[in-house]
Amino acid sequence: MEQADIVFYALGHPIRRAVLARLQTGEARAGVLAIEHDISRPGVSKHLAVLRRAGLIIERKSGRELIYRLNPEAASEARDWLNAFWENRLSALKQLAEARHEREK
Amino acid sequence: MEQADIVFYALGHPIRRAVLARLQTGEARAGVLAIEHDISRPGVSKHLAVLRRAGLIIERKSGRELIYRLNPEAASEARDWLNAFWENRLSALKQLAEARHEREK
DNA sequence: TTGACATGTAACCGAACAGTTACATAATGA
DNA sequence: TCATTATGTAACTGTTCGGTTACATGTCAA
Repeated sequence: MEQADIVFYALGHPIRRAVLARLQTGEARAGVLAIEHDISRPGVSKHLAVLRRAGLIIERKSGRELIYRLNPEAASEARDWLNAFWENRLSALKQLAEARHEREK
Repeated sequence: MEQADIVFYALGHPIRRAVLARLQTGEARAGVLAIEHDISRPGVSKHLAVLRRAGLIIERKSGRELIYRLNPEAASEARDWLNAFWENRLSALKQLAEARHEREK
């Protein structure tokens, strides 16, 4: 299982992306995230575990609370993949255009 | 169901991303894609349907063959989301750094 | 020390997924 | 016309997922 697989899988669920967007506005406790996204505490806990495994978030312990924030490297893997995909596609299109141009000479 | 949900869901499966990467090298028939990715024809057909619904690929009929290629707009939705995510996070980090700087004056 | 609180893990369940085989549809070419 | 080829759809199935409730762990505060 590649890292990109794990990251894209994590990004595949709307609630998990919503949690990531939420954490852009600042770190938050697990319980707060559960309320904000209308899901049970165990439910959000599982989503948070998925995001953590993907390296998208980091947890910090403060007393009996677990506070989550974005990983500084968050989503860079997926972003790199998509950007590479985008770039390669563009060059592929460019080659196609050139080939067509050559044909029509 | 938002479009971003559909796109990220489509990107969430390794075979579907492999098919996208494959299509960067040029368009291909469904049967060829099945062989190349070691999956049955109906199996690849379902993956292709998912990718098509997400707007990531386009099909073209040539006789009795269906030839698939990347959509010119492929993955732009997901790419935009990730880039926005990235940008927002950077500005959030910037604000954090500024606040810390302010505190330490 | 003890009760309350915050969270994660275990166990469970219905729904969705990803794969298969069998069948339907449509186009080729002999 | 008719057998063949390319593909999609239908029907089915084992597995995974996403959600819940119940329980365990660990920390605070009185």
